[in-house]
Amino acid sequence: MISTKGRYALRLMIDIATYSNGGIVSLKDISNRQNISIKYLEQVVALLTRGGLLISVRGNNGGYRLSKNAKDYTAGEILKAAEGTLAPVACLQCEPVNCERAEVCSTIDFWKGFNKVINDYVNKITLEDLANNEKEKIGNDYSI
Amino acid sequence: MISTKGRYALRLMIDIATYSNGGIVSLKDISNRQNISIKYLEQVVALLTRGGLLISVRGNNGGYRLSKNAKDYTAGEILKAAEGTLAPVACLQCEPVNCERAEVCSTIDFWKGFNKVINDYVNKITLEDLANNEKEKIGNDYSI
DNA sequence: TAATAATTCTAGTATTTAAGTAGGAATGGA
DNA sequence: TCCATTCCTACTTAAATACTAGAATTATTA
Repeated sequence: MISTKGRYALRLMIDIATYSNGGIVSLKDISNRQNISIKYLEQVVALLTRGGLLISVRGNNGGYRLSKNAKDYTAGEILKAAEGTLAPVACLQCEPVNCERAEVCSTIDFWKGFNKVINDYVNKITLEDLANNEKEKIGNDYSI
Repeated sequence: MISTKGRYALRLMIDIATYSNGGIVSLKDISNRQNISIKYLEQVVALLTRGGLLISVRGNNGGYRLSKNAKDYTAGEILKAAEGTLAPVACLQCEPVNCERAEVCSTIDFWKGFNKVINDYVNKITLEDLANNEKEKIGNDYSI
C-alpha cells in the first residue's frame, strides 16, 4: 500500500507542474492548495530534491521548480523517490533477488510478475498526463 | 506491500494443493515443509477458514483441505482473504470511493487504474497455476 | 475410557512503520 | 537588517507487523 509520502509526493509534483509555469512554487502555496501541512511537505519534498526530481531555491521568494520537462517524469520515478520501493514483497527489493528460498520458492515467479505489471503501469504514466488531468478537473481555472 | 500474512497464506494454499491429493493436510506438515512456525500458521489459516477457502477437520489426524478445486481459486481471493484488501491507497478501499477530495482529486483516476492492473493480474492466476509451478520446481518428487 | 494429536480461541509482546509536529539554523532578496 | 523561505535534526503518538504463549475443545485410536 502506498503511504502518504508517495501520495503527497505525487500531488506536490502535479501541483508544481500545474502552477509553476516554468517558475518557482513555494511550499506555502502548495500547502494552501493541497491542504497538507507545510511541516509535512518539507519532509516529502526533501525526498524529491535529494532524488534530483526538484531544484530548490533558498531564501526569500524561494521555492521549488521541476528539474526537467513534465513529460519526462513518470509516476513511477516519483513514487519510488518517495516510497523507496514499489516492490510488492520484501524479497524482490534487491536485484538480483537474494532470498535464500528463491531457488525452490514457487511464489517468486508470481511476485516477479506482480512487480512487472505494477512497474509497467506506473512507468507509462507521465507527470504531464497527471497535470493535464488536474487542469481538466479544475476547468482550466488557474485562479483557484 | 504484501505482508507475511498474505505471503504465507499463498504458500500454505499451494502446499495443501500440492500435497493433499484431495485429502487433509495438518499444520505440522505444512510447518515442516514451509519452515513457518505452527503458531503463526494458526493465525494465517484462521483467515482462510473463516473466509471459506479451507475446510478444517478437528481432532486427531485432523487438518485442512481445500473447499473447492484448485483451478477455481485465484491468487487474488487468497491474498484478499489474508490481507483484507489489495487496494494501493486507502481512499479506494470502499466502493464507491468515499474520499471527500474524489471530485477534485486528479490522482484518483491514476489510483483506480493502478488498482485495476493489480486486480487483473492477481485474478487471472489460479491456485492450480501456482501448484503446477511448485511441482515443477520440486521435480515432481512428492517425497520431499 | 484414557491418551493423544490435532484445531481453536484469546492474550500478550517486541519491533517497526506511519504520520505527523516542533524548534531552530541557514540562506538570500527587498 | 528584516523576513520569508528552505534545510536539518529530533521527537511523539498511534497503529500495524510478526510473531509467541497458554489453555480449551474436539475426535481418533490404542
